[in-house]
Amino acid sequence: MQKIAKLAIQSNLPQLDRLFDYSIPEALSQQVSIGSRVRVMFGRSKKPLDAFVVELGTQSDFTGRLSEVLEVVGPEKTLSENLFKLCQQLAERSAATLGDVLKLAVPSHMPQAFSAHNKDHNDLGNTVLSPEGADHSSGELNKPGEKSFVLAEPRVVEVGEGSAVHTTPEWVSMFVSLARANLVVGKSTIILVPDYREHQMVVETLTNEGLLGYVANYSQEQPKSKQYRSFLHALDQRPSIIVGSRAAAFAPAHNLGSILVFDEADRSYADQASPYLHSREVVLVRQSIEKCALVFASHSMSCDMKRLIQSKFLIDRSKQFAAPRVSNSEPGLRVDSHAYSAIKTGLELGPVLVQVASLGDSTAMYCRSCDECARCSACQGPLWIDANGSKKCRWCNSFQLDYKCSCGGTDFALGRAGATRTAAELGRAFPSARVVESTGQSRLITIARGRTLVVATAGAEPYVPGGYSAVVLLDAKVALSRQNLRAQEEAVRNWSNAIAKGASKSAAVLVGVSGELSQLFSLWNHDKIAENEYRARQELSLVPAVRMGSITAEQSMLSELSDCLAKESSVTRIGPAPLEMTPTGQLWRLIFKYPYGTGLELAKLLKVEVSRVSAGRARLSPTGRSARAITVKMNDPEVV
DNA sequence: AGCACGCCGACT
DNA sequence: GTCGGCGTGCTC
Repeated sequence: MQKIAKLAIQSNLPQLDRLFDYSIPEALSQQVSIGSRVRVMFGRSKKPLDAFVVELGTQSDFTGRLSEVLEVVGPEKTLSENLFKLCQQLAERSAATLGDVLKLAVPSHMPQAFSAHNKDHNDLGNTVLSPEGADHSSGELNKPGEKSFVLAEPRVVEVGEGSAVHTTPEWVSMFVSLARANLVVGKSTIILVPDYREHQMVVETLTNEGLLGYVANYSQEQPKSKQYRSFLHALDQRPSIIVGSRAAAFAPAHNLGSILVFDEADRSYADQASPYLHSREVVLVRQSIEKCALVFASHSMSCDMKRLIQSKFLIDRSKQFAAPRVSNSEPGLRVDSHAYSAIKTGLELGPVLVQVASLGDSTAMYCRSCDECARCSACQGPLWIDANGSKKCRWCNSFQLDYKCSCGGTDFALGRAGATRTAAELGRAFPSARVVESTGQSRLITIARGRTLVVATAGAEPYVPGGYSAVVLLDAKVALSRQNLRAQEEAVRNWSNAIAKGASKSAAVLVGVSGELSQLFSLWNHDKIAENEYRARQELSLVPAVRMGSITAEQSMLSELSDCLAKESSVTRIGPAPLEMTPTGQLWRLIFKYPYGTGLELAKLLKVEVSRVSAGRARLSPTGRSARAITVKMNDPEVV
């Protein structure tokens, strides 16, 4: 009897977002199973296409002539049932195609990497170790089905033995001991980290604990072939520890015990490409499918975490610990006496961290004769002075070296100092210290101990073995007053992460903030800070109290979709408002609000309507490449 | 997306 | 007569 395979074609076209039947030739019948990746001829295309076997059978509803599966590529089972389910559910709730999500979950096949892995794997054979000395103190967190939030302790601990001893943040050692406990019972662990630096620390600690053999490195900062090999490593039928960023949330872990996520509110967890998924959402859906444990650990509590805790979806399992010493200094001078003396005493003991709000020399320029803000001649963006002292536009990045004010003035006053000028000023104030600068563009990963003053923008603070002896948060007021709904949440997160890089007995100073927030922050009462913030969001009916998504398209298509959303009583529409200009015309964006409960239904509706409205119409992106005519984000972090 | 099919205008 | 424009439609 003829064998039939139902295939999910790897394509992001909505017209092709369904299963296609292919016949399996006799010669391949042994190799083809559910989850195999196969290559097939599709449509009139001359090149074969990748597809996944989703179902097997002997019957087909298709009346035409079936094509044949050409070959099986990679392991016999590349896509497990659970991962297929995950991709399907994510596609459904984000109004995306299955192909879009599959692209995220499964790296493309590379023959050389595949055969290299098979060779290696055979050599490894029985080298699977049996780990000892597991720490069972965190048993609750690792229990199947448990979903927890943990406020990570802002201190470093010593791990390892003998010459391998080193200091690491407390959350790293917690994650490593959870992973070890999983290994003991033959289970895998997925560890999500926001950034290369955290990735490195986790892998280093795992190495020192003798667990490197289990690590599948899911870092995106390595060649595609390495990524594919990590995927194959995770796919092996033995427990592993998967460490990485967004993509690791899809890793095909064998017998998944727990998913551990550090600092879930970091921007790097939000995917910029379709279907615009956030790792938080991916792991929540994955947990519901795999029934594994899930732990979110962060140094502050985001509104999203607060919401999940309040709705009893997560349990707050934060441990009691001594709060770090944080003092406030009232608004006034930028570097006041309080901050000054903290830096001074700190430097006696070791390196000191100073967090600033912006990079470069100066955040803005003002004409000395007419007090006008200097603006770019091309796009009207504000001018600033970068780390090399050049006048540049903040928006379009063009150089404005011989900029003249409209009044003819050529003499400019500088606005608030950025990292470069702060470093220069502090260098003068503390001549015996080595002053280094770390910003998003030129980032230091770690620095050695010593009398070093590190001036860093938020998120770019290097780690120091043993921690900083003092942490000073300048420009706190600026971070708070950003024109963004998440300004406070983000500011508190950045301050907390900086303070967490301090040594256990370090002093921290928050400069220029007063009132309830600064009180709660010095008490390290993150629960209350998050509660206040979440209540405010509920009152204003903003995320994450409700969901907010966006649709971007040309005006005529957008108004059609807007009319369609108007029929949904649970949806509130905002806009549409014009967005940037493209070579093909003006783009508009509609924002829509909806309650969590209606998300799935709404996504289904939008998917149908979008493919109807956009049928046959493509748009050119600003770079001239063809792009989607309509972009739907079911949960858009940018809109607020 | 590709790619072919198809039904009108300009050319050897 | 036929070469080629890109509108329309399909892909197991």
